[in-house]
Amino acid sequence: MATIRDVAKEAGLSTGTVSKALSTPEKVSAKNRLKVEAAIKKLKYKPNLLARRFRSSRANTIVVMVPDIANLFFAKLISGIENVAQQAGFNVLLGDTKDTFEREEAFVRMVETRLADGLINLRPSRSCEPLLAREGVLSVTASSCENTPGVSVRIDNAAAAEKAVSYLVKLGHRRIGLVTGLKDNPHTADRQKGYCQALQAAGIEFDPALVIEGDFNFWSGISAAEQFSQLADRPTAVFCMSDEMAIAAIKGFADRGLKVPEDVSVIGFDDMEVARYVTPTLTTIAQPAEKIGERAASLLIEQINGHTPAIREHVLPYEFIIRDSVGPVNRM
Amino acid sequence: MATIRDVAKEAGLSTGTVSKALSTPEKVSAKNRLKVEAAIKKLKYKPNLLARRFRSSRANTIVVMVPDIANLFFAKLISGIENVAQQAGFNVLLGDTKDTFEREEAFVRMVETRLADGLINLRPSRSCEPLLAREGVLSVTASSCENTPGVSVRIDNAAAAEKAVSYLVKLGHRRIGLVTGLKDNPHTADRQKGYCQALQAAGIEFDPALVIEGDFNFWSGISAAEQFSQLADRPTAVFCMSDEMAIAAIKGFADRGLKVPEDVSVIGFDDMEVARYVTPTLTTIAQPAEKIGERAASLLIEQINGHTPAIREHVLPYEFIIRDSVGPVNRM
DNA sequence: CTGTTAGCGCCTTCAG
DNA sequence: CTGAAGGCGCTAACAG
Repeated sequence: MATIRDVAKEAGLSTGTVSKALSTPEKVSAKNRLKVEAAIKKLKYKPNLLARRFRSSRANTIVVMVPDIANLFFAKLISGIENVAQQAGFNVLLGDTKDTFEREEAFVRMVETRLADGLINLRPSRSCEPLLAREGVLSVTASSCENTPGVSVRIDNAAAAEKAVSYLVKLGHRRIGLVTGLKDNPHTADRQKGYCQALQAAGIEFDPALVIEGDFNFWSGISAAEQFSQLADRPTAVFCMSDEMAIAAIKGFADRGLKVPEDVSVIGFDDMEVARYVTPTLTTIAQPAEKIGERAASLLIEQINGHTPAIREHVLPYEFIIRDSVGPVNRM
Repeated sequence: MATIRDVAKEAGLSTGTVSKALSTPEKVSAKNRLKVEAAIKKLKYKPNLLARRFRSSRANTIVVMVPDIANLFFAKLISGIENVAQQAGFNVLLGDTKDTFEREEAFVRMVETRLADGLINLRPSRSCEPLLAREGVLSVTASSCENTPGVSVRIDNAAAAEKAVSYLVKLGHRRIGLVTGLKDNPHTADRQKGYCQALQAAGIEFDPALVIEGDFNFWSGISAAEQFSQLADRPTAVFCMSDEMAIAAIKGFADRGLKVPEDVSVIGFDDMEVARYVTPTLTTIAQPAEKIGERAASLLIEQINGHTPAIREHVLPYEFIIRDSVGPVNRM
């Protein structure tokens, strides 16, 4: 591997001049610039960026900590992060934590050991809060929830949920089921709050029998639909905290002979690609995943460059997308 | 930031001894080891891994070049890569190329500039072959196709397609439609070969009218179904080269009043999560995505460690998954 | 504009 | 087992 010294020797110049020719060519005479270029080509010189980083003590890298990379929502978010990072000359190091504390810590340590300049956390969780609070670790939490400490980017989960449920109310529904995410997931709390607010605004009493705890995934949606079907006074509409559960619920209802939206309406959350593919197409809430990623990356890079963001909590607009899985109430 | 020198001073030892205490503690006297540990704790010393990498001229990093990160198949593959990389002490740098040559080159350059030790390519394409062939760039192609140069990992696409089509033949189908991927995608060729082989084995003549070019994505599946529906002698079964197109085709047929599998059978390819969610559930071919990723990572790390893999072309087993979207032929 | 020099933090000789 | 010294490749500071 040719080094800058080899190039200098070949060009008959000093390493300092070659270095300058690379970083600020305009400050080197045209003649010498050409000599350097020729030498570089001849020796196939490639600067050792590992050395450069070491010297500048800047990794030019940000770590993205993601609970599960095989999740479309996170994938889009990451895509947004990449857009901005690339632009700013940063590499993106992907950290799939698989939900283990051990791995979360390993990634935080990468920042502490200077392998990365900062970190974007894609999962607000109690467990990693102390990690992110470690001094010298710059971080941004993306897709956060209310009261996330530090700099964060999110949508207003409560308002989004309220909007969805209000829409059901407007169509005449009064028995509205809720399928939540995992109880200890912070998004669950925010969205449930919105659900309750919508009911209250409509003067509908909260009925615990209509709330079923899920885990955001397919089977819990199926199971919720089964439970709802067996209820004497079953709901005419169901709000699910994820598209995956919503799609599963539609299937679950179908298995019990209930048609969506004729017999029961269903709303999801996330607007995953699939939401457009299923029959009926799914009414849902779209999070601007890519935009959230972009904003998070900007905020992190801003911090890396020594600026403290003026606003700590960034709330981006969500979108309520009406498709075919919701209809007016239509009870016997 | 405390350096190893600060620790040495604090402990009243030399940097060399501290260094040894970190890498090979057993070669340092117990007394001094304790001194070092105390100093580290007191100063909150964290080794500068940037410096370590520079010195060892090993980035301990592999780049994964992916055409589109918002694709479940790739996500799973990456997950497999991460498993192995993490284990071996390597970081995974994600490179979403967004299908541009410019970005592909940027990632290859990372290896040349020593920011990464090697590269895993998740998309076999003519365009990047010369890039990967650059000397000094170690690479593995994952999810490759026949005749991919260099070290590669894949399933036998032709055999998988043949298996799927033979299955349709066995159920009495003789007019079997094919929805391909993009013409210049190498997987398309392999899978079409399998389709033709199956027809030939059954003595069915190849009919170009039954082959429609798609692009692996949703809309091309819809459009293919429409075209098939209008055929005077429409196919009784359709093999699609991706699940997404297959699911779309089912929807497209439904829109034309054709039921799956009663009126027409449909098979997909990939076994994406969705395949289990749609109605009817989708018969398809599963690629061992995670395993492919793991194998690719192992092969790359093997090369980084200076060993040349004995086998260059690794073909992993696929799985044919029978669900509800295929039935026996049932023609008027 | 160019050359010289020093040093980033670490590890690995090589003596002692 | 420990200490001293050198150098990885690069850039920045300073002198010419």
